[in-house]
Amino acid sequence: MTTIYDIARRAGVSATTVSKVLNGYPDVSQKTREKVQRITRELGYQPNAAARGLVTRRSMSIGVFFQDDARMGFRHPFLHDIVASFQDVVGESGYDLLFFSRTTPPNAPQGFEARARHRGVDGLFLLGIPRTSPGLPSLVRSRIPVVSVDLDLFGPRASWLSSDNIGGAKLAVMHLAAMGHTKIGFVGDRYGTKPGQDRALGYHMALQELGLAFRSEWVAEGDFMEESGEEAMHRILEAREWPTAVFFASDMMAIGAMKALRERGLEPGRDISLVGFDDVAIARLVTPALTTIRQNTRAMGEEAARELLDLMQNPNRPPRVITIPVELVSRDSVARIGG
Amino acid sequence: MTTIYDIARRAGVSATTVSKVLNGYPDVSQKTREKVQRITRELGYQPNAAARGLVTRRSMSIGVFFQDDARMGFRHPFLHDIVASFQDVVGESGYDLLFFSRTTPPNAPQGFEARARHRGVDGLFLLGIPRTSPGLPSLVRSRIPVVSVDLDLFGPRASWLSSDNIGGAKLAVMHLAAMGHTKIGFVGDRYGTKPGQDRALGYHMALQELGLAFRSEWVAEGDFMEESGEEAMHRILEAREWPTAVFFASDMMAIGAMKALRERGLEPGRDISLVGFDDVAIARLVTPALTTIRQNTRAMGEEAARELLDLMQNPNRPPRVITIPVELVSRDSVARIGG
DNA sequence: CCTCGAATCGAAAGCGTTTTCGTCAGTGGA
DNA sequence: TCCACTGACGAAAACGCTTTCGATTCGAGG
Repeated sequence: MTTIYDIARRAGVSATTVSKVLNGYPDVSQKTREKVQRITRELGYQPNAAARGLVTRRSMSIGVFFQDDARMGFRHPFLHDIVASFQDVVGESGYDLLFFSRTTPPNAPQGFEARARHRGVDGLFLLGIPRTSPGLPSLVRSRIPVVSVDLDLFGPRASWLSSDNIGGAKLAVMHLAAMGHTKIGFVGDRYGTKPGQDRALGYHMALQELGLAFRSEWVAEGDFMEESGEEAMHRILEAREWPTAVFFASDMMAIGAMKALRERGLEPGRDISLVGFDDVAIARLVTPALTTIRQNTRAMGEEAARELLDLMQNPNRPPRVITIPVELVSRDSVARIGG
Repeated sequence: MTTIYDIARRAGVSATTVSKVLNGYPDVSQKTREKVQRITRELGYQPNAAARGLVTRRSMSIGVFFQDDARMGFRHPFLHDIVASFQDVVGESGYDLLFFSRTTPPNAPQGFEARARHRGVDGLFLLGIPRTSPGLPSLVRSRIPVVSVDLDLFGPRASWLSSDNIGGAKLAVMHLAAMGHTKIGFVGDRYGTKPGQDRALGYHMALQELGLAFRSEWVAEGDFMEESGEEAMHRILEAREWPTAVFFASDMMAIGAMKALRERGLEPGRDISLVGFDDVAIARLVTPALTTIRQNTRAMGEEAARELLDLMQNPNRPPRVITIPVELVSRDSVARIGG
């Protein structure tokens, strides 16, 4: 490995001067600057990030805790899209992403904070982390800048971000109402995630605003995945009177529900209308193509990145909670009924 | 931040001794060992990875170059699954994953090798990287241990791994033949990826072994994505005589082809049989459920991880090329015909 | 000719570890 | 009593870089 000393020797200057050239300090003459740059290039020199990090106390890397257990299922690609656009933004500022492994050796540091400190990451990005994770309280109390998605974090340097879940849920219900539906069911989330709660809240608010009846037989809970949507639909169909439409807190549950309907000889999108949430890639490929609330994953990743960069740069900037707008994507799974 | 000197002072020993305790050296008495360990715990000490990396010349991190351009489309989750199981294995050995950003600031190091050196990663994992990437030749010539998937790499410390694409393609064709098909088309890959080439090869070999006719009107090319499958199918349907079955180099192209068939009033899986490749999550959800060749993503990730760990540990171990078995998943998109 | 400021450079300390090698006390054997 | 050896520990160098601050030179202004 070539070091700045190698360059210094070849250029007939001190290592200090080389370092100054490499870091754009002004107190270097044009001539030596160019000479050092030339030699740097010739030698294919790469600065050693560890050495630099040791003295600057910055690693130019952002730690990512990404949990995509089975439970997440098809949210999988959803979170990956967010990370991708997040990375595109922070990459432009020179950051790479350090993904912490879920598995660790027995003696290794444990917990968000300890692992972040160990690696010396400059900031943290959290996705798919359950609200009940044990390491969370101590993390948010620390001075490490952190941004999370779909996880409500409260600490001096912890911002969080999610889609407008309440607004999205209202949008879904409003759309159904506009299509003539008055009996509208809901399949929510059994784990008490923040988005799940908000979507349930939006559902209730919309019903209230519209003056529509709330019937507990028409609501059920799942885990965001296909099978649970199927079960939930079956449960709702046990009610004496059926809803004419059901809003699901995730696309995959809506898709599972389609299967349940067909098993009962019902045609999804005609006999019972369905609206999902997320707009996963398959939503437009299933039959009938699923009407859903699209989350803007690109905007989420980019906003999260900008927020974290800002948090890292200004030690005293207070954290924020960021909401990303959603939009209704109308396809074939909602029938117009009545008048 | 607490350092080993803080611990040393509190324990009344030298930093050397603390370091020895932390690294399990034998020449420390039981008494001082326990004392140091206790204080380490009390102070919530975390070793500084940069400082340690500086002297040990190891970072305990593995660099990942992951390219998932639009072209990859639905292979997306496929590659992510591989990374996930890869990470689970290397995580147990204490490694975290450093994902290099696609975007970089203008003055930053460029190319696989330079960026790997800069970060001091202990090894490299490559996914979704095109064979024509400019940095590849210099990378494989370097002494950096690297493992890639679906990319044929040749260098002193470069192993690569892929599914048994040839065998899988043969499997698909054999299955069709067993179901009575003799007129079998193929939709391959236009970009000359290694897997695409191998699947084409397997297709040809199987035809030959079975003594079936090869008709160039029955083969077309796409880019692994849905739309291209649709177009390819249309092109094949322009032949005067139609094949009774088509084998696609990816599930998504097969799914696109379903749309093409329906546009012509044909029923996929009955009028024309389809076999895909990959077994992406949607394959079982489309109608008709897609018969396909399943790639074992878990095995791919785990094998890749073991190979890389081994390569990193033994500087003189020659590289390998690893093939992961595939399996046929028979669903509803292949009709039995003839006798 | 003297002084002063600007421009340019380098010495040295420091970042937090690991690791080599030496020191020293104690122990057992001759 | 002496010697060799073992066990326990620490001094110091090294890893590759950044940054402060002082030194030196040079030209301009007085």
